[in-house]
Amino acid sequence: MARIQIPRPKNLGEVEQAVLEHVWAQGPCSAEACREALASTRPMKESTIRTVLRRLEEKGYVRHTTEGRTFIFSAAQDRQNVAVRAVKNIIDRFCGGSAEELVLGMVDHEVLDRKQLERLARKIAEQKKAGDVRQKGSSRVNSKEVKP
Amino acid sequence: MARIQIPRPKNLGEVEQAVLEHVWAQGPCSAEACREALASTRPMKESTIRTVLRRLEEKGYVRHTTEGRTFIFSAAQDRQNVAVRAVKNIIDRFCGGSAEELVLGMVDHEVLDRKQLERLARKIAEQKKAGDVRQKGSSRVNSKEVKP
DNA sequence: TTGTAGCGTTACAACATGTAACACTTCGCG
DNA sequence: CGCGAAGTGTTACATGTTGTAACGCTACAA
Repeated sequence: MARIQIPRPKNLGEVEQAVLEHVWAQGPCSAEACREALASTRPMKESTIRTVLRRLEEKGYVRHTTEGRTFIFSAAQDRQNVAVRAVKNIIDRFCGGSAEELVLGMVDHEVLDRKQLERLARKIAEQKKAGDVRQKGSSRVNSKEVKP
Repeated sequence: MARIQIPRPKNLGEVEQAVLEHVWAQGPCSAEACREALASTRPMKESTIRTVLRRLEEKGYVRHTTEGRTFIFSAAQDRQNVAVRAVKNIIDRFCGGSAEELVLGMVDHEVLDRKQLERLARKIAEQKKAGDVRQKGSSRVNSKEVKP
Protein backbone atom coordinates (compact mmCIF):
# COMPACT_ATOMS: atom_id res chain seq x y z
CA MET A 1 0.00 0.00 0.00
CA ALA A 2 1.04 3.57 -0.49
CA ARG A 3 3.76 3.80 -3.03
CA ILE A 4 3.98 7.51 -3.53
CA GLN A 5 7.43 7.38 -5.00
CA ILE A 6 8.78 9.97 -7.36
CA PRO A 7 9.19 8.20 -10.68
CA ARG A 8 12.70 6.93 -11.10
CA PRO A 9 14.26 7.52 -14.50
CA LYS A 10 12.13 5.24 -16.58
CA ASN A 11 13.91 2.18 -17.76
CA LEU A 12 13.30 0.67 -21.12
CA GLY A 13 12.20 -2.84 -21.91
CA GLU A 14 13.86 -4.93 -24.57
CA VAL A 15 11.50 -4.05 -27.33
CA GLU A 16 11.53 -0.40 -26.42
CA GLN A 17 15.31 -0.51 -26.54
CA ALA A 18 15.31 -2.13 -29.92
CA VAL A 19 12.92 0.40 -31.35
CA LEU A 20 14.80 3.35 -29.92
CA GLU A 21 17.97 1.82 -31.22
CA HIS A 22 16.48 1.75 -34.66
CA VAL A 23 15.37 5.34 -34.51
CA TRP A 24 18.84 6.35 -33.45
CA ALA A 25 20.42 4.34 -36.21
CA GLN A 26 18.07 5.12 -39.05
CA GLY A 27 16.87 8.54 -38.15
CA PRO A 28 13.29 9.78 -38.41
CA CYS A 29 10.86 7.17 -39.55
CA SER A 30 7.21 6.25 -39.50
CA ALA A 31 5.79 3.55 -37.29
CA GLU A 32 5.33 1.31 -40.28
CA ALA A 33 8.88 1.81 -41.51
CA CYS A 34 10.08 1.00 -38.05
CA ARG A 35 7.94 -2.08 -37.85
CA GLU A 36 9.17 -3.38 -41.16
CA ALA A 37 12.77 -2.76 -40.28
CA LEU A 38 12.46 -4.78 -37.10
CA ALA A 39 10.17 -7.39 -38.59
CA SER A 40 12.88 -9.97 -39.12
CA THR A 41 14.07 -9.95 -35.52
CA ARG A 42 10.87 -8.98 -33.77
CA PRO A 43 7.66 -9.33 -35.73
CA MET A 44 5.05 -6.99 -34.37
CA LYS A 45 1.56 -6.11 -35.34
CA GLU A 46 1.13 -2.63 -36.53
CA SER A 47 -0.66 -1.51 -33.40
CA THR A 48 2.08 -2.94 -31.24
CA ILE A 49 4.87 -0.87 -32.65
CA ARG A 50 2.71 2.18 -32.30
CA THR A 51 2.16 1.46 -28.65
CA VAL A 52 5.85 1.08 -28.12
CA LEU A 53 6.60 4.32 -29.92
CA ARG A 54 3.94 6.10 -27.95
CA ARG A 55 5.46 4.90 -24.72
CA LEU A 56 8.90 5.95 -25.85
CA GLU A 57 7.45 9.35 -26.50
CA GLU A 58 5.79 9.47 -23.09
CA LYS A 59 9.12 8.62 -21.56
CA GLY A 60 10.72 11.41 -23.51
CA TYR A 61 13.02 9.37 -25.70
CA VAL A 62 11.40 10.20 -29.00
CA ARG A 63 9.08 12.84 -30.34
CA HIS A 64 7.07 13.03 -33.50
CA THR A 65 5.92 15.37 -36.18
CA THR A 66 3.25 14.70 -38.76
CA GLU A 67 3.75 14.34 -42.43
CA GLY A 68 0.35 14.27 -43.95
CA ARG A 69 -1.50 12.01 -41.60
CA THR A 70 1.56 9.99 -40.75
CA PHE A 71 3.60 10.32 -37.61
CA ILE A 72 7.30 10.62 -38.14
CA PHE A 73 9.24 9.69 -35.05
CA SER A 74 12.70 10.90 -34.26
CA ALA A 75 14.99 10.70 -31.26
CA ALA A 76 14.45 13.36 -28.65
CA GLN A 77 17.72 12.71 -26.89
CA ASP A 78 20.98 11.62 -28.33
CA ARG A 79 22.42 8.26 -27.52
CA GLN A 80 25.43 9.42 -25.62
CA ASN A 81 23.34 11.66 -23.45
CA VAL A 82 21.08 8.83 -22.48
CA ALA A 83 24.01 6.56 -21.82
CA VAL A 84 25.80 9.08 -19.67
CA ARG A 85 22.69 9.78 -17.67
CA ALA A 86 22.09 6.10 -17.13
CA VAL A 87 25.65 5.63 -15.99
CA LYS A 88 25.41 8.63 -13.74
CA ASN A 89 22.52 6.91 -12.09
CA ILE A 90 24.51 3.79 -11.52
CA ILE A 91 27.33 5.82 -10.12
CA ASP A 92 25.03 7.47 -7.64
CA ARG A 93 23.44 4.22 -6.68
CA PHE A 94 26.45 1.95 -6.49
CA CYS A 95 29.55 4.03 -6.21
CA GLY A 96 28.54 6.65 -3.70
CA GLY A 97 28.72 9.17 -6.50
CA SER A 98 32.31 8.52 -7.39
CA ALA A 99 32.62 8.19 -11.13
CA GLU A 100 36.30 7.76 -10.69
CA GLU A 101 35.95 4.54 -8.78
CA LEU A 102 33.77 3.20 -11.53
CA VAL A 103 36.10 4.06 -14.36
CA LEU A 104 39.00 2.60 -12.48
CA GLY A 105 36.93 -0.51 -12.13
CA MET A 106 36.32 -0.51 -15.83
CA VAL A 107 40.03 -0.34 -16.40
CA ASP A 108 40.61 -3.21 -14.00
CA HIS A 109 37.96 -5.26 -15.65
CA GLU A 110 39.21 -4.41 -19.08
CA VAL A 111 35.96 -3.01 -20.21
CA LEU A 112 38.31 -0.45 -21.67
CA ASP A 113 41.19 -1.76 -23.75
CA ARG A 114 44.60 -0.28 -24.46
CA LYS A 115 43.78 1.48 -27.66
CA GLN A 116 40.82 3.11 -26.08
CA LEU A 117 42.87 4.05 -23.06
CA GLU A 118 45.30 5.76 -25.34
CA ARG A 119 42.62 7.88 -26.91
CA LEU A 120 41.20 8.55 -23.50
CA ALA A 121 44.51 9.70 -22.18
CA ARG A 122 44.76 12.15 -25.07
CA LYS A 123 41.28 13.37 -24.43
CA ILE A 124 41.96 13.78 -20.76
CA ALA A 125 45.10 15.76 -21.41
CA GLU A 126 43.07 18.01 -23.65
CA GLN A 127 40.45 18.49 -21.01
CA LYS A 128 43.11 19.21 -18.44
CA LYS A 129 44.65 21.86 -20.59
CA ALA A 130 41.31 23.54 -21.02
CA GLY A 131 40.72 23.25 -17.31
CA ASP A 132 43.89 25.16 -16.57
CA VAL A 133 42.17 28.25 -17.89
CA ARG A 134 38.64 27.95 -16.57
CA GLN A 135 38.15 25.93 -13.44
CA LYS A 136 34.83 24.57 -14.60
CA GLY A 137 32.99 24.39 -17.91
CA SER A 138 33.63 22.42 -21.06
CA SER A 139 35.81 23.72 -23.81
CA ARG A 140 33.43 22.36 -26.39
CA VAL A 141 30.22 23.90 -27.55
CA ASN A 142 28.28 20.73 -27.96
CA SER A 143 26.40 18.33 -25.70
CA LYS A 144 25.79 19.28 -22.05
CA GLU A 145 22.37 18.99 -20.48
CA VAL A 146 22.54 15.77 -18.53
CA LYS A 147 20.20 16.83 -15.82
CA PRO A 148 18.37 13.92 -14.22
CA MET B 1 0.91 -13.41 -24.21
CA ALA B 2 4.01 -15.53 -24.12
CA ARG B 3 6.87 -13.76 -22.49
CA ILE B 4 9.41 -16.52 -22.35
CA GLN B 5 12.28 -14.12 -22.28
CA ILE B 6 15.64 -15.01 -20.89
CA PRO B 7 15.87 -13.05 -17.68
CA ARG B 8 17.75 -9.84 -18.23
CA PRO B 9 20.23 -8.92 -15.53
CA LYS B 10 17.82 -8.31 -12.73
CA ASN B 11 17.44 -4.73 -11.78
CA LEU B 12 16.89 -3.68 -8.24
CA GLY B 13 14.03 -1.67 -6.83
CA GLU B 14 14.60 1.21 -4.50
CA VAL B 15 14.19 -0.74 -1.32
CA GLU B 16 16.31 -3.56 -2.60
CA GLN B 17 18.98 -1.03 -3.45
CA ALA B 18 18.84 0.50 -0.03
CA VAL B 19 19.13 -2.83 1.70
CA LEU B 20 22.01 -3.99 -0.47
CA GLU B 21 23.66 -0.65 0.12
CA HIS B 22 23.44 -1.26 3.81
CA VAL B 23 24.92 -4.71 3.59
CA TRP B 24 27.76 -3.33 1.55
CA ALA B 25 28.34 -0.53 4.01
CA GLN B 26 27.90 -2.38 7.27
CA GLY B 27 29.01 -5.83 6.33
CA PRO B 28 27.32 -9.07 7.38
CA CYS B 29 24.19 -8.55 9.40
CA SER B 30 20.96 -10.23 10.37
CA ALA B 31 17.61 -9.29 8.90
CA GLU B 32 16.64 -7.61 12.14
CA ALA B 33 19.83 -5.59 12.35
CA CYS B 34 19.25 -4.53 8.79
CA ARG B 35 15.69 -3.57 9.49
CA GLU B 36 16.61 -1.50 12.50
CA ALA B 37 19.36 0.27 10.64
CA LEU B 38 17.01 1.30 7.88
CA ALA B 39 14.07 1.96 10.17
CA SER B 40 14.51 5.72 10.25
CA THR B 41 14.42 6.14 6.48
CA ARG B 42 12.26 3.18 5.54
CA PRO B 43 10.27 1.56 8.27
CA MET B 44 9.53 -2.02 7.39
CA LYS B 45 7.85 -4.85 9.12
CA GLU B 46 10.12 -7.63 10.00
CA SER B 47 8.70 -9.93 7.36
CA THR B 48 9.16 -7.28 4.72
CA ILE B 49 12.88 -6.92 5.14
CA ARG B 50 13.18 -10.67 5.03
CA THR B 51 11.36 -10.83 1.75
CA VAL B 52 13.63 -8.19 0.34
CA LEU B 53 16.72 -10.00 1.53
CA ARG B 54 15.47 -13.26 0.14
CA ARG B 55 14.92 -11.66 -3.24
CA LEU B 56 18.36 -10.12 -3.15
CA GLU B 57 19.68 -13.57 -2.50
CA GLU B 58 17.67 -15.06 -5.35
CA LYS B 59 19.12 -12.40 -7.59
CA GLY B 60 22.57 -13.29 -6.41
CA TYR B 61 23.49 -10.07 -4.70
CA VAL B 62 23.74 -11.46 -1.20
CA ARG B 63 24.12 -14.82 0.40
CA HIS B 64 23.63 -15.97 3.93
CA THR B 65 25.02 -18.27 6.54
CA THR B 66 23.35 -19.27 9.76
CA GLU B 67 24.45 -18.35 13.20
CA GLY B 68 22.37 -20.36 15.55
CA ARG B 69 18.97 -20.08 13.95
CA THR B 70 19.62 -16.64 12.62
CA PHE B 71 20.48 -15.81 9.04
CA ILE B 72 23.47 -13.60 8.59
CA PHE B 73 23.46 -11.92 5.21
CA SER B 74 26.51 -10.68 3.43
CA ALA B 75 27.22 -9.31 -0.01
CA ALA B 76 27.86 -11.91 -2.66
CA GLN B 77 29.34 -9.47 -5.13
CA ASP B 78 31.34 -6.41 -4.44
CA ARG B 79 29.99 -3.01 -5.26
CA GLN B 80 32.41 -2.15 -7.98
CA ASN B 81 31.78 -5.40 -9.74
CA VAL B 82 28.09 -4.80 -9.79
CA ALA B 83 28.56 -1.26 -10.97
CA VAL B 84 30.91 -2.23 -13.75
CA ARG B 85 28.61 -4.95 -14.94
CA ALA B 86 25.67 -2.61 -14.94
CA VAL B 87 27.64 -0.08 -16.92
CA LYS B 88 28.80 -2.73 -19.32
CA ASN B 89 25.19 -3.44 -19.97
CA ILE B 90 24.47 0.16 -20.72
CA ILE B 91 27.46 0.30 -22.99
CA ASP B 92 26.23 -2.67 -24.95
CA ARG B 93 22.75 -1.30 -25.16
CA PHE B 94 23.41 2.33 -25.87
CA CYS B 95 26.89 2.73 -27.16
CA GLY B 96 27.21 -0.14 -29.54
CA GLY B 97 29.67 -1.69 -27.15
CA SER B 98 32.08 1.20 -27.15
CA ALA B 99 33.06 2.01 -23.62
CA GLU B 100 35.34 4.65 -24.94
CA GLU B 101 32.52 6.68 -26.37
CA LEU B 102 30.79 6.57 -23.05
CA VAL B 103 33.76 7.66 -21.00
CA LEU B 104 34.45 10.46 -23.43
CA GLY B 105 30.86 11.45 -22.93
CA MET B 106 31.37 11.43 -19.21
CA VAL B 107 34.29 13.73 -19.63
CA ASP B 108 32.24 16.04 -21.81
CA HIS B 109 29.43 16.07 -19.35
CA GLU B 110 31.77 16.58 -16.45
CA VAL B 111 30.62 13.51 -14.65
CA LEU B 112 34.33 13.23 -14.11
CA ASP B 113 36.13 16.25 -12.69
CA ARG B 114 39.72 17.36 -13.01
CA LYS B 115 41.10 15.81 -9.90
CA GLN B 116 39.58 12.51 -10.84
CA LEU B 117 40.90 12.82 -14.34
CA GLU B 118 44.35 13.30 -12.93
CA ARG B 119 44.17 10.11 -10.94
CA LEU B 120 42.69 8.36 -13.91
CA ALA B 121 45.49 9.47 -16.14
CA ARG B 122 47.98 8.04 -13.68
CA LYS B 123 46.10 4.81 -13.53
CA ILE B 124 45.91 4.59 -17.26
CA ALA B 125 49.61 5.14 -17.61
CA GLU B 126 50.16 2.34 -15.13
CA GLN B 127 47.90 0.05 -17.03
CA LYS B 128 49.66 0.92 -20.24
CA LYS B 129 53.01 0.10 -18.81
CA ALA B 130 51.77 -3.27 -17.65
CA GLY B 131 50.20 -3.79 -21.04
CA ASP B 132 53.53 -3.31 -22.74
CA VAL B 133 54.56 -6.66 -21.32
CA ARG B 134 51.47 -8.76 -21.64
CA GLN B 135 48.98 -7.80 -24.31
CA LYS B 136 46.04 -8.79 -22.16
CA GLY B 137 45.48 -9.45 -18.48
CA SER B 138 45.46 -7.16 -15.48
CA SER B 139 48.57 -6.45 -13.51
CA ARG B 140 46.63 -6.64 -10.28
CA VAL B 141 45.61 -9.75 -8.45
CA ASN B 142 42.27 -8.46 -7.29
CA SER B 143 38.80 -8.08 -8.79
CA LYS B 144 38.09 -9.61 -12.20
CA GLU B 145 35.04 -11.80 -12.71
CA VAL B 146 32.61 -9.51 -14.45
CA LYS B 147 31.03 -12.18 -16.53
CA PRO B 148 27.46 -11.37 -17.51
C1' DT C 1 -18.84 5.71 -51.76
C1' DT C 2 -16.13 2.59 -50.07
C1' DG C 3 -11.72 0.52 -48.96
C1' DT C 4 -7.72 1.52 -46.61
C1' DA C 5 -3.99 3.60 -44.20
C1' DG C 6 -3.07 5.51 -39.92
C1' DC C 7 -4.25 7.29 -35.53
C1' DG C 8 -6.67 6.98 -30.64
C1' DT C 9 -8.38 4.04 -27.13
C1' DT C 10 -8.64 0.17 -24.38
C1' DA C 11 -7.33 -4.35 -22.74
C1' DC C 12 -4.91 -7.93 -20.87
C1' DA C 13 -1.30 -11.32 -19.46
C1' DA C 14 3.10 -11.82 -17.27
C1' DC C 15 6.40 -9.97 -14.31
C1' DA C 16 8.52 -6.95 -10.87
C1' DT C 17 8.35 -4.69 -6.39
C1' DG C 18 6.77 -3.20 -2.02
C1' DT C 19 4.41 -4.71 1.80
C1' DA C 20 2.85 -7.87 4.88
C1' DA C 21 0.07 -11.67 7.41
C1' DC C 22 0.13 -16.31 9.07
C1' DA C 23 1.98 -20.65 10.14
C1' DC C 24 5.67 -23.53 11.76
C1' DT C 25 10.00 -24.53 14.55
C1' DT C 26 13.24 -24.25 18.05
C1' DC C 27 15.27 -22.65 22.29
C1' DG C 28 15.54 -20.67 26.83
C1' DC C 29 12.90 -20.14 30.98
C1' DG C 30 9.68 -20.75 34.75
C1' DC D 1 7.61 -30.05 30.47
C1' DG D 2 4.98 -26.57 28.34
C1' DC D 3 5.12 -21.54 26.85
C1' DG D 4 6.25 -17.64 24.66
C1' DA D 5 9.60 -15.26 21.90
C1' DA D 6 12.59 -15.14 18.10
C1' DG D 7 13.30 -16.62 13.53
C1' DT D 8 12.20 -18.87 9.38
C1' DG D 9 9.05 -20.59 5.47
C1' DT D 10 5.07 -19.75 2.77
C1' DT D 11 1.64 -17.24 0.61
C1' DA D 12 -0.82 -13.15 -0.76
C1' DC D 13 -1.94 -9.03 -2.79
C1' DA D 14 -1.88 -4.22 -4.75
C1' DT D 15 0.58 -1.44 -8.17
C1' DG D 16 3.37 -0.53 -11.84
C1' DT D 17 5.82 -2.00 -16.15
C1' DT D 18 6.21 -4.17 -20.58
C1' DG D 19 4.82 -6.86 -24.55
C1' DT D 20 1.15 -7.61 -27.53
C1' DA D 21 -2.82 -6.60 -29.70
C1' DA D 22 -7.93 -5.85 -31.01
C1' DC D 23 -11.34 -2.22 -32.14
C1' DG D 24 -13.02 1.75 -33.75
C1' DC D 25 -12.88 6.34 -35.99
C1' DT D 26 -11.40 9.48 -39.83
C1' DA D 27 -9.65 11.23 -43.88
C1' DC D 28 -8.06 10.45 -48.45
C1' DA D 29 -7.79 7.94 -52.99
C1' DA D 30 -9.89 5.32 -56.61
